[in-house]
Amino acid sequence: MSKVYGLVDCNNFFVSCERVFDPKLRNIPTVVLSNNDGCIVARSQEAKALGVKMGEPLFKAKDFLNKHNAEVRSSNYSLYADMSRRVMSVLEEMVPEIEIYSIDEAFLDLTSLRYRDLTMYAKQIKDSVYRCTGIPVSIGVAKTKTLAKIGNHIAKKNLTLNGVMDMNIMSVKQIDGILKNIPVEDVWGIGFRSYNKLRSMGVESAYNFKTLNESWIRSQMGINGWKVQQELGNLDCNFHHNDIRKSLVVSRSFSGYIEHFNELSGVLARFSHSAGESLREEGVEAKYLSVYIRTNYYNQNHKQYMNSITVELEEHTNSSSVILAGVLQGLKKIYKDGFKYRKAGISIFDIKPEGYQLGMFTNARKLDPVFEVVDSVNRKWKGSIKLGRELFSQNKISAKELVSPNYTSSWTELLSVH
DNA sequence: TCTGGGGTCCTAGGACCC
DNA sequence: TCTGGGGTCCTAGGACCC
Repeated sequence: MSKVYGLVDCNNFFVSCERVFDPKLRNIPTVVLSNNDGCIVARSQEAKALGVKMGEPLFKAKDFLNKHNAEVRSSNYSLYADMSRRVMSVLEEMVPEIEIYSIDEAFLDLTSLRYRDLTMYAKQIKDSVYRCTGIPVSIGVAKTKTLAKIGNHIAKKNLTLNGVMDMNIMSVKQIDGILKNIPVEDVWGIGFRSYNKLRSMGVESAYNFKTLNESWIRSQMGINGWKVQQELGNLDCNFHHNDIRKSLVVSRSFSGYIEHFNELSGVLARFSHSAGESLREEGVEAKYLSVYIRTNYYNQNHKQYMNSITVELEEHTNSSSVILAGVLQGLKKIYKDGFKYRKAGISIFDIKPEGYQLGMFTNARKLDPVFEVVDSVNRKWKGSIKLGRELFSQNKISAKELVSPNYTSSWTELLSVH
């Protein structure tokens, strides 16, 4: 039996979160910045209309934004994560199964509700999310995820649709009519490289792509290109399905340069602590990690160096200090004096549920009482307990000047009403 | 040393996504 | 001067084996 998917996507999510708590941003062009206030990563509709580009560095856009009286905010990820949880829990209440795809997107499995008027029901879902969280969303409904994404795209652009586009009730002919008006580069899964190839062959619309020779696609764009084509033809490949997490990355650019081992190790200690925290929160542990460091590749005058290394830990763990020990072991091997380091990161993989590999001589789940305490204290008073080495980091990460308060996740920053 | 096909495993890098 | 961070999956090619 064929499935029916809904794709819920929050409109301009980070900006919408800021607007929930600061209504004066409504109707004003607003952008949200990346870490270190480097790039623009979210734009309100008004900012998009002005031509502000995704990923544009702030220093290039600053004058333009000032001229148009745009509002600028640093990113506040704990606020966005919290708002995301609220949106997802509303969805969970209204649909038997949801698959969270990213911080601002989720697939709904609407198969068991297919005898209802799904256009109507999707509108109810949209309204409930807005009523309960203040976040506007759009919903695309279709028999494949790729088409649901296209439906979502149309629902966002065409205001007369009231935020919902239902392609499940359409015939193949009607769908083809729509695909003829979708530029091929707007199709989910067709990126920059493929687009260049396709354009040079005269493929311009999603419909052109759908009718392209299958074996050419298979050889030039691999299995995923083929799946995109199938899904445009209403054949479900359950594409973009992700179940449990396979890796975890913590990385940052610095607000200045780091030129000494100790300071770099301090930054990596902060990353190790944060990675351990995430693993413990999710009840998982990992056995491998890799460390990487790099200089600033935008600055041609600096000597360039980058390197990374993978380290195997003795056993699966989620202890921040064991992770840090592994990270330092790796860092010692790749660190070189005489460079201006700009960015570093760690990634953790081979992730398994906690206690998955109980040693032959252990008969209970390993608990690290130290980190249980550390976590519970830090949940209340954010960042108050650190690993010793974190003190070497000298605040070279996360320089945020324009950040909004943690309205929902910190008792001291609750919204006050006068 | 050459001849030759066939298989697995691993890794780096490519491509794409939000 | 100032240029994000966090993910997944696939593929080609090398190393090694029979």
